[in-house]
Amino acid sequence: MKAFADAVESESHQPIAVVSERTGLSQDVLRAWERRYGAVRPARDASGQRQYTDADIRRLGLLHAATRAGRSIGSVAALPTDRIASLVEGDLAARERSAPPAMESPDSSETVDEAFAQSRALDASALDGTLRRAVTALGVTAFIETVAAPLLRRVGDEWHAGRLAPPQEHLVSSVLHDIIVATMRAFPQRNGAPKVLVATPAGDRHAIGAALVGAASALEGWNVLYLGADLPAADIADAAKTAGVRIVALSIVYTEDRARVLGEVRALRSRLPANMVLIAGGAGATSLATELAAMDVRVESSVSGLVAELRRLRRAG
Amino acid sequence: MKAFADAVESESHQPIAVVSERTGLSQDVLRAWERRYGAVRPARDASGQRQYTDADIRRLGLLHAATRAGRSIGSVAALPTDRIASLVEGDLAARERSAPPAMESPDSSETVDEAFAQSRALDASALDGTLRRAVTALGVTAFIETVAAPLLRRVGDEWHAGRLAPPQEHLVSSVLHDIIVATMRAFPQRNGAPKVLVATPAGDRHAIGAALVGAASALEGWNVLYLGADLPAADIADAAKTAGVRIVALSIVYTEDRARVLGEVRALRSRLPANMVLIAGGAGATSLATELAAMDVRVESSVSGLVAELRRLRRAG
DNA sequence: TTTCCATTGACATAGCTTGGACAGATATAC
DNA sequence: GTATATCTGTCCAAGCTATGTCAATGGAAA
Repeated sequence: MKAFADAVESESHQPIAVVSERTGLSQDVLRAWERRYGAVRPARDASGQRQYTDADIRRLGLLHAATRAGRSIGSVAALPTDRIASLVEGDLAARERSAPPAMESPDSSETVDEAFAQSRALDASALDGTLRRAVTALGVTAFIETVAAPLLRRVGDEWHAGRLAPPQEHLVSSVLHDIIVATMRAFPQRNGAPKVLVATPAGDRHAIGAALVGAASALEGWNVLYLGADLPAADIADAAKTAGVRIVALSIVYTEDRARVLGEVRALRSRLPANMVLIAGGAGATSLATELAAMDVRVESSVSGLVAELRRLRRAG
Repeated sequence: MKAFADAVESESHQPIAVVSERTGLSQDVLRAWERRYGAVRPARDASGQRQYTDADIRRLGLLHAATRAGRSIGSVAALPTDRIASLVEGDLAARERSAPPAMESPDSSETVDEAFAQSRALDASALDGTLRRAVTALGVTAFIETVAAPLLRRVGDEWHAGRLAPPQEHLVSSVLHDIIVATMRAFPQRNGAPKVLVATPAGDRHAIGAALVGAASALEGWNVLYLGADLPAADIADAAKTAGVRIVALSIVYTEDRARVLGEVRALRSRLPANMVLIAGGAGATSLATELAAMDVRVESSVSGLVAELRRLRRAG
């Protein structure tokens, strides 16, 4: 059964738009590489459109990586795929060797250590000070990636391992949440900017994901209507319509009760105008990806993916 | 109750309006897909109206997701539903793989362009918003290096070239100064941290350099006593002694009247305790480097050099 | 009547393909 | 060093198909 599925899958052909999306190469480049260097030879369908195989896509991805590493396409396009793979591997290894220092600003890991110690000691005001200083010093993006996310992960790990009590976990969430929300609100609202509503559906009380999304959106230049966690679909829909937002972004972390979450999202979707975009993100959204996609909800697994989607939507007008 | 609802739900046949609502596909598209590709074959009621099952709806939703991902409806409409589901799943997963390195912070050069245009138009509040957003997004360090410095340089150049009037130049300095000072003050003071006094000597009204130094010091973990520009030596000395600072940092930009500046610094040095460190930075300080060094004043040409010196002093205890 | 829906045919445009051209970067020759 | 040639990503025009949308007409039910 599995073998059969694989065989079918390996014969599946992807249109050029999908290949472009997956490889990050423009359609022009895909055609130019084929025409000039015969980089790949996709089959054609009845009307002459290219049908790329998964092997083609992999090969193109490798070629892309090789060119990013500084090689000219002309010099690698004709090589067999496994040769390209080993070249790319070598390039990556070389970069590892030359780049490793510098990158991690020593401040971040120290900050995480410090914040963690303060959480353990339940020293709320010190924790607050540490994190506020970090967000001002690093900026939102770097703060989220190098401080907030690692800290949350660490707290989560320690909590699961039973080395951290609920009060500590709760303190971190709450302080972090307040800081991120404050940061988000510090962004001046722009008059012309489109609006996005950010919330967490009823049944999910993890507000931090929503706050992160809100901050990232504000960073992208959107006017953010942040409603927090655990909100019934009807309320979200009303708020969205009243405020006239263009997008509703949901953060879904909690999925123990999948049916309930799906029900809430479906209810929300049906109450929103069809042209209003609904995006879901977070660990929970990922595990429900197919179901959500089938009800016209866009799914983004990471904050950065969501930001990219926002940028796309904004550009699309 | 729940079971009953489910039973009704699963046997229920939805009219086209509901399906359109749930899938986000227009009624025209629903009919066209059925007519042209046989995407679904809904049963009909007595009067010929379509009766979609939940399976139909799910299938249509998946088809919609597939087309959003760049596939043509013609190429997927005939596939069995689970094949479509796996295609969609693959598309979602692929997007994820290509996204992670994203979350680029907004391009700094764009921000500089925008800020420059707003300065030219003397739009103070817009300029303020742009810069505040940038400082929150990038963090102090990156803001200074990639936005504040380039903007000041550009304004200076244009001003020298006669393409910018004094009001514009003044607006930029003033807005930038206020933002940097506000950022500096936003740093929570630490109890144990050593203090540094930051000011500009009498005769030099360029406060921005001092503000930058103050912000950089706060970032380094110092408690900053920021006094601003154009301060007589006696006042600085009094403040330094009253507050018990360990270091006095001067920003010197203006050097047309070299003798006066040197006199001020000499007066300050003589009023300060010998063990209190006096550091001077800025373009003016560099051009007076020899004289300043001769009177036991340390000279740092750049903000980063000054930061390094602060770190050294702090470590030295 | 009004509203929702079905059918049919037509239409506009979005997306793909081919072939060609162009400009900036890079390499090579002088 | 300069000048010339090549490489390579991007863009354009024209033709074609696939596809979303619209208009007109008519039936059935509230």
